[in-house]
Amino acid sequence: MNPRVTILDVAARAGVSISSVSAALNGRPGVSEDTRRRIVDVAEQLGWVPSLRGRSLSGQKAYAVGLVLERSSEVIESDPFFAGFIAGVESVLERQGFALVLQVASNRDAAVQRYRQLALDHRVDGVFLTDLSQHDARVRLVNELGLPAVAVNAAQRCAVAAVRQDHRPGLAELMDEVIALGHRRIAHVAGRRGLLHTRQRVEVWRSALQKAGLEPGPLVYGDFTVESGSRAADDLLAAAGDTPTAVVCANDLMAIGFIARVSALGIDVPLEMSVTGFDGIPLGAFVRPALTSVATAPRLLGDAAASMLLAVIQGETPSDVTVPATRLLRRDSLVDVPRA
Amino acid sequence: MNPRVTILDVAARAGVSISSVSAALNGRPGVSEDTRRRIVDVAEQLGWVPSLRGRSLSGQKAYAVGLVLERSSEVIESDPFFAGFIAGVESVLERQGFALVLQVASNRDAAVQRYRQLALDHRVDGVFLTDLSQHDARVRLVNELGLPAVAVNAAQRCAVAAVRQDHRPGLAELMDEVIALGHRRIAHVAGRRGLLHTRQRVEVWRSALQKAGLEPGPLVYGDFTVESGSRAADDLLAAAGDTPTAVVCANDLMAIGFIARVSALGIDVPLEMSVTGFDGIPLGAFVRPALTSVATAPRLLGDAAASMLLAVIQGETPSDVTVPATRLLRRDSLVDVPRA
DNA sequence: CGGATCAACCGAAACGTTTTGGTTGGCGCA
DNA sequence: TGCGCCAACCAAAACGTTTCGGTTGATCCG
Repeated sequence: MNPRVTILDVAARAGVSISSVSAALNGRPGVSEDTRRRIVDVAEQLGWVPSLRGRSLSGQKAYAVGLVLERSSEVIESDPFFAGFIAGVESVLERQGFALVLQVASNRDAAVQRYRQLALDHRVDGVFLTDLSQHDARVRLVNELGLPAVAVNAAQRCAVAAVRQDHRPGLAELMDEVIALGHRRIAHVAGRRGLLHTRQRVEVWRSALQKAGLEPGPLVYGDFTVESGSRAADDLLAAAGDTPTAVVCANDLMAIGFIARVSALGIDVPLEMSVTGFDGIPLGAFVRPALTSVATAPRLLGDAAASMLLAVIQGETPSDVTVPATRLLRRDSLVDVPRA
Repeated sequence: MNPRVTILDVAARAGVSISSVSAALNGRPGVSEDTRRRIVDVAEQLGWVPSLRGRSLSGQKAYAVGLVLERSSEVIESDPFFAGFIAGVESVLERQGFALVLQVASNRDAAVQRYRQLALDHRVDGVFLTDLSQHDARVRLVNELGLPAVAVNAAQRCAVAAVRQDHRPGLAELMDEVIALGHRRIAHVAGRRGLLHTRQRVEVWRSALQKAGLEPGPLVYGDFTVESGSRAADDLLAAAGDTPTAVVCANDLMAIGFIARVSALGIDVPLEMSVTGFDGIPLGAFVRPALTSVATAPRLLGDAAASMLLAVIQGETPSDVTVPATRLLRRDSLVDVPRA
């Protein structure tokens, strides 16, 4: 690699000062149209690209944003959300010359620590916060540090800008369908306890039942993994009272785990028990029975989140955004109530 | 945020020059033990953290490495490899104060472009190259630029340092098992054409058959997606000749798609046809029939790749590494050959 | 005692931008 | 003509490190 061509080279070659070059290439005023064109030409000819490092040091910006994946690596492996989300984020960042710094943490404390480190190093100009729980330590952290942040899918308003996909209409629609099919004992396999996310879905489930004048069915908690779905099946069947005829799971993975377990115990899905998922993972169409679920669009969410974060970084205070709603995927795992 | 505490503050407070502070904190010689301790104390007391930006500009290093995911976002969503790989990479980088810059590209050309941009910006000190194909443009790119790189799971030696997980023994073991169960017509659903990865598996499949004195069965190509597995089923059944009794797929997703399709066509898996996968994704245990597969350990691979890349960045030229072999997962989708 | 050697330390340059606070010279206007 | 104004441009500082080349003063040796 030959020695880097710097702004000085461009300035010398164009016969102007470096300040003019800087102004010209950043579209700032103070350069005549003639000179600007000449400078741009020379820069192009010399193949000059502004040094990110010089620029960062001078401008106090990192030109990067951070995302900490807080998942056990096993959950990440099958989680359909992040890949799409990241793809969306990336497509926006790229256009602005920003990069995405990704970190992985296995638990909440570790994640907070990673965010702190990112901020401390000034490695990023802003961060995404996912899986917000109540009184989240990260919200305080970013506020203390004045670090631009965007909350992704936080269920309720919090002290940072937020972008969300409203899962409630989708789940409500699903619940209506389940009820319309004649089910009366409808259980819920919820996500990790304490996540706003989780609470919200529980509420939709409960209020749909209430609206229909039904008793709230059994409620068990999992943690979004396939295994926890299996465990939930055991918990549910062990619980006192009548076995539910329909089970609404908070995500597809748990639904798959649930179905595997009850099938192994000799219960036929969907003939004896309907089971639904949530997320609409591609695989859902290929398990048997094909999973009735609700499609989400993580990519759109990533798109919106990135645009918003860049806005926050530029000092704006955008209002919260809700991206287009989710869509019901009618497949085979939900049928009408079995005739007793 | 109060004005940043810099190396000058530390130097002033400790009554030394900034060069001594720098030397002291980086463990370079030229400072007495007494002074070093005093400097460290002061730094800690003042809460000084070296500025990544200053350091980057001065040291010509970015303290970051890059990874470009080259997948359609739909494939990424269900690909079990990257999450584990990234977790492994991250755990190593973190300890060294490095960060991972992640980008997403939907095709090969876009990916090359992203790598070029990363290098041009000097945004990273090195990159990972995954899914190497023959005469890969990226290999030339990194060599031209002198950009440190590590090839991940490249099937054959190439001009950059490589870390790999040898899938051959695992697949060979699986093939032996299939043959031992009495199958004689054994098909292969391969991955994307042209990937070294793909070729290698085809070869293992072919040579195992040859060793056993069997005709090579039908071979169809997919692209690692669930859908392509389904299509492969159609292709395979449409092909002339006897229907195979066992089908060895190059990954779990295609196996799942394959099973779904042939089941829909009324063929019972595994009673009428055995199907195997590769990767050992967690979900594999929860589909029906539970998928016989070969477990890989992407996390270990990430670990090794990151260590190696850091070594290359430091100017070493490490020799290639092969991480521990894969493990056969005996489950339900492979049984002995059906009695005709 | 005089010089060489060495550890400890320091000052200044270098990295490549952006930005601030000038300094020009041309022009309009009274 | 003299004044003020403005566009165009420039020099220098600032960002926060690392590193290079010196300068001390003490120690060692003949």
